Amino acid sequence: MSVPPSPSKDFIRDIIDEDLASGKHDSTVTRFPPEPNGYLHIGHAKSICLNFGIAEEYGGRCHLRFDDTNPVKEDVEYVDSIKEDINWLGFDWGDHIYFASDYFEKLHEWAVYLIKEGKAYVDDQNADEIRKGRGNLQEPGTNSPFRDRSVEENLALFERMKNGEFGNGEKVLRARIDMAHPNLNMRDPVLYRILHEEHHRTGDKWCIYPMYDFTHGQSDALEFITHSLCTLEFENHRPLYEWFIENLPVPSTPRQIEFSRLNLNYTVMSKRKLLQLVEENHVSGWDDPRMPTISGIRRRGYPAKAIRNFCNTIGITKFQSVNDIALLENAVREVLNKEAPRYMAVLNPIKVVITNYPEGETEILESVINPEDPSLGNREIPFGREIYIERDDFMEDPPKKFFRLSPGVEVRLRSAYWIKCEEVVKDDTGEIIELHCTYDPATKSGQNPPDGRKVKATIHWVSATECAEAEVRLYDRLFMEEAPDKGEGSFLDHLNPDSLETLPNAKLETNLSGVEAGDTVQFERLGYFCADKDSTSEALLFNRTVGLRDSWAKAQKKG
RNA sequence: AACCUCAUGGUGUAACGGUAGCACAACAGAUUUUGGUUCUGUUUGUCAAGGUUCGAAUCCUUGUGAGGUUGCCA
Repeated sequence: MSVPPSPSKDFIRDIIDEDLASGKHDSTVTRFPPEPNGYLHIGHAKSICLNFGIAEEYGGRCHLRFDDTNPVKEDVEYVDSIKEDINWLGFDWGDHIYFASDYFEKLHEWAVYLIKEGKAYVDDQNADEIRKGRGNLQEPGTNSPFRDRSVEENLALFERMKNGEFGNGEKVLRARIDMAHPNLNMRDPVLYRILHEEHHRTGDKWCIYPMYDFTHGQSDALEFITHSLCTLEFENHRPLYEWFIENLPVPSTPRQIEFSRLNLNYTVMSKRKLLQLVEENHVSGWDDPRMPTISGIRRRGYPAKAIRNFCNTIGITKFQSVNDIALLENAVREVLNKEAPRYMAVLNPIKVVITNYPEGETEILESVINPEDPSLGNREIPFGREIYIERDDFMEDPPKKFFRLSPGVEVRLRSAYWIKCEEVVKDDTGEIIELHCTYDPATKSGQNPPDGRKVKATIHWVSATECAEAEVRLYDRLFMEEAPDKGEGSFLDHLNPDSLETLPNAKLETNLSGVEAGDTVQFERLGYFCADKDSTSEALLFNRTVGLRDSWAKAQKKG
């Protein structure tokens, strides 16, 4: 068992420690600031675990704040799913849920303040002209011809913008900073743009909306956020973030700190690409179990605890790393091994007739629910003359290292008896349709035979007369390339055609019919499986969460 | 030859001028009614070159490589 996955110190927590020690702050307030324009994914989970995790560790608090400054893209539908996902991950914002749109009034007031200070002006240039005036990475920008309007004129114009007297894009409010600044974000950034658009919370109250840069830091300050943690792409925005904090009468001075976003191999994370997967039907939806979305992961059966453990193991740095998906899967197995009750299921059944077992007779055998937690006790499994075993567990002509059933060979049936294969029954095409075996009554439930015989393997089975039918979906990684969005061509070129395999004919231990949607269990020797939300008692449906470690499969691959 | 940032085994992450450690992966073995779990062991690393220092992954200089930035997106 690896170290307890409590988060280790990182450079951000070091900064917080210093700020607390120096008396700069006496408590810690963080925030998670999603834009309600899409579904959360595992990358957001990293940020959520960081921000809410710090709040828990330091006895501070973490605000949930929706960064809803662009009504064209945003919708309440996303607000709800984001809240659900955060809750599912196990975090609670208490009363501290906020919306940037709640600050529109204050933000407008501060825009007027900047105008009065001579630090903002209304620009009549269109988007194209502004772009040209900004210069580029090598050359400085040039001042807008409207840069030196009087305070009165700016005030009047901005008021008219707010009153809806202009069309979209006709005018913007810009900060008056420095058109030659080496950081492009400081070259008179746009503060407000005109958008005659209904906002999901403020309705038609506003037709001018503040930009991200003019909103985020001030929202932080209004909420007395101490440490505003964001990803690396905002690094270049920090001087502007600080400029607003310095030049506006804000009630507190938050500090922006950037860290590297989560990257996972064999997957894509950008909202745009995830949307494309959904819209072009490469997956069944946002919550397709192959998607790296929180809802997809949940449907796949990954426990929230495993996600949190994973996030605590990967660390927080400024280095743009790519994490191995194996680490995530390890976290999932670690939790599920401890928590998932065990059952038997046969995915590709082949019938076995135990010829020396009395016809018409059945008996009840016991098996442990979870060997990791014996206090859970046992379950009862019916056994009889006809059973199903896994097709993969029989080979007519086995290689040397194959320990399972083959002609003349004896194996143990888990929690039942030893059986020996006596006869292989085939149809006209040569397909094996049935195995005839004999069993040894002296080997019941783990007993060893008195003559000292040994058996090399234990295989799983299900009673053929008393079992449940189910469809089982086997998921594999969605992409075959480690970095699907690198290199030429579309990331879609690297889609794994075998990422979903459907097995319609699985046979389950009857105890499984009581499992509820969302429950994750272990199918012994196969892996962890989660009852899908569409599963009903009439039509059971299971998703494979993750397979067990399989050293046999690994050995085979090596040849 | 713009500005900002980053660089430690295969992957990720520690070490805050003083023995380069941990997790995952890989490999080998032990245990095991799951080829699971658990346990033990092994392999592999400070981007390069200079400098400061008794001592450098750590500080300084230069170079190399990678990423971000030219939305009225966030």
